[in-house]
Amino acid sequence: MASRAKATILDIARAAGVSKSTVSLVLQGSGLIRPDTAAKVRKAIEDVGYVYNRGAANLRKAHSNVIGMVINDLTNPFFAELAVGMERVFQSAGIVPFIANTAENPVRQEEVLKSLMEQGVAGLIVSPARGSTPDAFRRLEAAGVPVVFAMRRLPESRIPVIAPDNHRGAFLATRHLIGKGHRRLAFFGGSADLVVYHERLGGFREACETLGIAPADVLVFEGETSRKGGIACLEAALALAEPPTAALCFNDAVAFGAMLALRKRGLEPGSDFAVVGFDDVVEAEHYMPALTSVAVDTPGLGERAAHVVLKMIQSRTTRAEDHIGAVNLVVRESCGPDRSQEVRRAAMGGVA
Amino acid sequence: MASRAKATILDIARAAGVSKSTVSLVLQGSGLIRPDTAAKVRKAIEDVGYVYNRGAANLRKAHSNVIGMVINDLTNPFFAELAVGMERVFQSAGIVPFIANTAENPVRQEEVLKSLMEQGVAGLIVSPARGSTPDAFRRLEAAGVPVVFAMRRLPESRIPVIAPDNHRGAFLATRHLIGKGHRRLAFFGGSADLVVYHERLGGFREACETLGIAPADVLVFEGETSRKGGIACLEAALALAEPPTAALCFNDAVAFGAMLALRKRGLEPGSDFAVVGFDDVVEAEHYMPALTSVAVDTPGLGERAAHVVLKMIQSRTTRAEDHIGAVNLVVRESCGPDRSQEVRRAAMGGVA
DNA sequence: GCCTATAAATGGAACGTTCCAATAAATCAA
DNA sequence: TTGATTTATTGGAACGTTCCATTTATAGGC
Repeated sequence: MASRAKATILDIARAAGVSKSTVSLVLQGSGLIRPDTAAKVRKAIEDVGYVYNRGAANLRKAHSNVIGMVINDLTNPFFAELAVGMERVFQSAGIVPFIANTAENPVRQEEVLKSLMEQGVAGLIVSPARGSTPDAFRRLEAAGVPVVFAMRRLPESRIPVIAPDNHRGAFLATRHLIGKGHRRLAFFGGSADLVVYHERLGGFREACETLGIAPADVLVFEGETSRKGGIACLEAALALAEPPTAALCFNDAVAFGAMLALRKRGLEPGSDFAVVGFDDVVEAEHYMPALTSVAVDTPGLGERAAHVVLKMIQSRTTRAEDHIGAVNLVVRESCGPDRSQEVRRAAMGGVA
Repeated sequence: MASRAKATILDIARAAGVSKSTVSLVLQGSGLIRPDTAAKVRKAIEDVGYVYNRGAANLRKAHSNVIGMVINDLTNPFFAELAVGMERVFQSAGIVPFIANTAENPVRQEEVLKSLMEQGVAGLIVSPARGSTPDAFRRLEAAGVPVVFAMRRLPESRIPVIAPDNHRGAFLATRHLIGKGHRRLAFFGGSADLVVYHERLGGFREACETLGIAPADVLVFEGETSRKGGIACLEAALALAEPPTAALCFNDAVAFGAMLALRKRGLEPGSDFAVVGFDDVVEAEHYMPALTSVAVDTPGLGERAAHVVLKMIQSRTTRAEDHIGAVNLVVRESCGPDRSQEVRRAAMGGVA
């Protein structure tokens, strides 16, 4: 109800006693119109309850100010943190980004991208769904829409990437475990269809190799990148005749799963089996025991991605430099028998 | 680069040797055109790399198929779960919803709503930011845009609400605590500017009253609805000369905070102090100890909200019935000294 | 006062679709 | 064959903006 025919620019022109062009100018904040005329127009807008039709405007302008964020898994707090970082910069640029979730499903991703294109997005930040191919983004490139990948990259794609230094992060974490005296190490979770997996696994392997772990003592367990996957990996590892004593996990969710499974078997994460996570989500420091993890500054990467896409839009290009973010290992309580070296962050700090 | 002038319906008409009207019909899947003509057109679309301009279409149609989900805090897994439920039904309806985050900020919410309206949304699901007034939604109503509130309601607004039975949930939880022998009870977190707060607190109070707790023994601590808030509430409570022995928390985040603070003081949640949460997010069962919480079927409520808004759009109305979802208490390990009655859900079940 | 320069406001065409009314083509009845 | 009916296709006028080229008002200089 009350759905009277929507007011247009013409209605408010009539109400204010000016021409539609004048109204349009006012709407765009042009300095060309006299302040009192502008005021008159603005009042009419208010009175009539006019709402701007961006679709009509874009028809003429061919440059919308819509930016889309395509996220592969919104329920993973890690990606929610990423989204929050991006929003921060978009908000201060006065633009409202639209978030869409692909739920790690390439088919859904295709739908989402199509819909966003039809909507005429000016630019896109995408954390691609697992198993998506460069093909899915061909269309975007053809249309000249600026796209940046966040956190994940695709094999052989020319789209710029904003991601942490996965290789180095994994290397640091592994070196730490070895430094604690562990000699038989596992890598938990992830699967080969993710480029990130190879990067992290690569860092793990390099550390093992250069620091003198025998090839037979480096164990790799693929699995889901979730708590569930972590549980499964741990079970598999402990079923071995000669189980590992420490694990680097693909991400924090996997690490949480592994710790859970340890507890269920009556083992204490940290002293009985060392666990290191990756990403350092806010829960990591609140877990029991607090999780040692590779911090990647997720919101910071989100901000960076937002800046890059903004700049790409502005300079009408579809290319940009990759950005590899610095990482650092945050040592807490979940690894190594040596409990004297605990590092604690203030318990109040983690509520974003 | 490659940003050649975008192909329009006319270009593909030319390429296929038909009229633009025919192309339009094909695009809409009209059965009026001969199958071989349609095929010809579709091929041209593919060849040219045409992308549909929904803005232009909406100009004519005045009925977009865009639905917006306005969420007050995306980093709270609870709301992410809600969003996931909604997405499920939208996906099967073939529509891509756009999510926008207000970060619990009424000003940002205003921007978001404005932007969504300008985009010509067909309908909206909103979990309003704390402290937002019905005024913020007046404009939507005037424009005849169907809106439903999810999880939260506004005082004196005629917009339909999909929410759990907060009063009953709080009542059940409180009764459980009293049944465990607790005689001095606290309510932790939340603040009076949230209708939900009054509902939950109301249930708590009613249970205390009808089950014979002396008014002097019911303690209320307002606070942030986050882990941080829970920590603060617990500190305040234990600072009392005669502290409570159990607390019902506004939500699970507050409960996690409270448990954290207990641990930090060397107290064991469950045996030394009983804690009950609200919402039953997936982490609740994975916490140490597993959190007793009021389950509200968040994704289910999301689905329901999506269905309602879809029906409203279809029947061109802006009114609908409220829906109050059933709740039930999931008893785990975080409350009462009686540890023999643990209820455990399968550890594998929680990964959405 | 007149001419010029500047400032402010305006009409009209275009943007890419949809949809109605109209035409063209195919089918059928006689 | 012709006319009537059905089936496919099409031109043209909208939809609500923007922006260019104009027009009109205002001010300055002499």
